[in-house]
Amino acid sequence: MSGNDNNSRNQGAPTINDVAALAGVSKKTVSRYINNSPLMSEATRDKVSDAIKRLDYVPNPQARGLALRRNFMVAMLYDNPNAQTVLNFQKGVLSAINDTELALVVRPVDRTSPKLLDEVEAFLTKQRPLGVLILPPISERDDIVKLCQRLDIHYIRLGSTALDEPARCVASNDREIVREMTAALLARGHKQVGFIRGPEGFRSPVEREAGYRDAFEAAGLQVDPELVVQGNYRFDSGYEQGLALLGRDDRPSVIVASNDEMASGVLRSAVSLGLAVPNDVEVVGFDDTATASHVWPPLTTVHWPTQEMGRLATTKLVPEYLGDWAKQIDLDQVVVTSHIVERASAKLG
Amino acid sequence: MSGNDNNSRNQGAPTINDVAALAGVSKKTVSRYINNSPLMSEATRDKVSDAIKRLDYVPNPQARGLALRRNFMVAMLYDNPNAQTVLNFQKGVLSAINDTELALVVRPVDRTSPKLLDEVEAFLTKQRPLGVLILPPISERDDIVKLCQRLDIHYIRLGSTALDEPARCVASNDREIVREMTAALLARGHKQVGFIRGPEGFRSPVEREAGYRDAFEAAGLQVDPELVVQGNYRFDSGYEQGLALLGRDDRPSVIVASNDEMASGVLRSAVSLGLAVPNDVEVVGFDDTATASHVWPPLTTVHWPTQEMGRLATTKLVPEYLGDWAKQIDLDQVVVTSHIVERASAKLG
DNA sequence: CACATTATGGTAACCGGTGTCAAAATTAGC
DNA sequence: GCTAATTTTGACACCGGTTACCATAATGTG
Repeated sequence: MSGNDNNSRNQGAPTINDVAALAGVSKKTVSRYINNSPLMSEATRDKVSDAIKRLDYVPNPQARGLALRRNFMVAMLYDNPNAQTVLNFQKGVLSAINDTELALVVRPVDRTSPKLLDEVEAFLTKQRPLGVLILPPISERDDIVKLCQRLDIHYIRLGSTALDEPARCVASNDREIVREMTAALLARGHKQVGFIRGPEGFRSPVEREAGYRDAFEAAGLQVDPELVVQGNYRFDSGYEQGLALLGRDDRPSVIVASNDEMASGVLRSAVSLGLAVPNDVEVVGFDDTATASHVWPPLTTVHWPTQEMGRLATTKLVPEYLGDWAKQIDLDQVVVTSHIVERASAKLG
Repeated sequence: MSGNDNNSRNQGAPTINDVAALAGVSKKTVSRYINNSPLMSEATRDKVSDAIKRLDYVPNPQARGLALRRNFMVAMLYDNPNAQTVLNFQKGVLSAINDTELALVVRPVDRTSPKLLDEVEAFLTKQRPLGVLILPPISERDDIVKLCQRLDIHYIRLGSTALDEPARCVASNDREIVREMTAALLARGHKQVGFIRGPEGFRSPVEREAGYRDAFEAAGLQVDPELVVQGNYRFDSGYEQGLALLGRDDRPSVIVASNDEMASGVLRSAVSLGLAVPNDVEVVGFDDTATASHVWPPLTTVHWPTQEMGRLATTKLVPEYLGDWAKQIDLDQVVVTSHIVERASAKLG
């Protein structure tokens, strides 16, 4: 046939021209097949399909992207709060774009860098991804979101509460679930319930604290302001505040930490003070990262549904590129619900 | 000028044509500037540079990639052993490709999936990255490497020991450093040194165990086979084997675990048995992940230089795309050296 | 000052796909 | 059986860059 000798060099992957030549049709027809256009006859469809199989042809996403003025990548922007959490979000994202032509490009940033915004802009203008998933806590930064809007790049903000209009965000129900957990503790008769906040300047600590306060209000009780202390989500702050709270004469009978790392710090502080968990004091955390089950005693905590959030966020970001399953998803759903995991560090039931 | 009315639509980013028009030169000249070709006069260089600045022009990597038959992405292939570790490797990679036109695409895989090889092939043929960084432990799989070779895709294997020719791999000195640590323990007079292996079928556990045995041999001592037990790198196995080892009448005075997770498990088993660390028994780990400093007592461990490995691997993979610093790096260097971190769980000095 | 050489810039074709639109092939209508 | 309506297909220009090759301007030489 005339097709074969037309193949310039057979080094490199076969192109649409090779397929067209082998199938005896024009490249446009092959293109139609790739984009499964309905306007082709069964006969040609088969011819093309055959040629593609014979050549192991895979369309070049760069060329497609250029022609369609699109870049088949989804970007994930994050500041590194916790490796486990980031990877869980990532896992959710990947579960969604698996079996698609999309690639996941990761871009960690440093929240404290003064050039942060410039770096993000450079990244976005260079890569021009289909969209950006902005992970907490930087999802709260309006300057980054404004930047996306200015650059006309799709984005989804993930967070502990709705950070944007429903189509543009995914949230967990932190406030609600902390309220529930605290309520359970109060219901078990705890009078002194300590609380360790997360760092200032972010929403998730605010939400979690609000949940704690909600429970007190619902029970008609007063929060003792001395038992609410400030941490920064890191282990050390949990340790220090644990020492402070548990060193009091009227020490709390249970401490609610805003995340597992701080809860682990509290556990260690209990050891330092010679207190046994959960007998002398109970501890609960938040996140349900691997740490939660690896400390002693394993933490009663809230399972933060990061993976599900990553998946839903991706579905909202690029539904048209995903499999058929994506069509079943309600894109107006914002909240992914957490659940409580009871382990040895505190009794809730 | 004739340049301006030529701008079809100014929606979308400016293109090389816009720059050429504004600078009053041909697009070829702009292209020369971008690829900083030496054959242009200072005058034109300035004109072009000016126009680029005025338009905020950023070359389109897709178009460049298409013309150059290249895809400006680096892929990272990994099976998820430990989130912290993966993210550390990732961080090293990103530190290298920062400020370049390269993007990092991540692709986790499931070691146990029977379709693993097909999935990887689909990924590589679709994305056609510049190269792949293969993280441990799947870096040990020859079938994946063969696949890369067949597809003619550059790769670098990272691991606990050299897994390939020097230009194609980066390694840490696990054996050496475990030997060193074990030797230090023996030197302090420990007679019963327990060892918990990692899972079978991988190199890193073998290397680490070899280091343990090397130390005994160097000291002219016999390894007690009963004190060498099998774990699987996960917390639970550390706990179980810790119970077994520490439950013996002649229990070891120190336990060397092949990673921090298992070492944490051992710590917990000590708690269960009412033994104090480091007074009744000492424990050392390997990896120096966040866990190591968050358990009680914090672990004496080996800092596994994952970040440095990621950076070096990237430098070897795509030196020509990196900054000038990359030219100073010795691309034949294979080993990145670890170091010991002494914390409270065991004394070495 | 004419001519050979070098520096510089422009033109056209191409990378591997896409959209537009008109031509060819099929089907339908009478 | 022939024309009209409808499908199916292909030619061509284009996406935003690249290289190969050629044309021109600037410089050096006899």
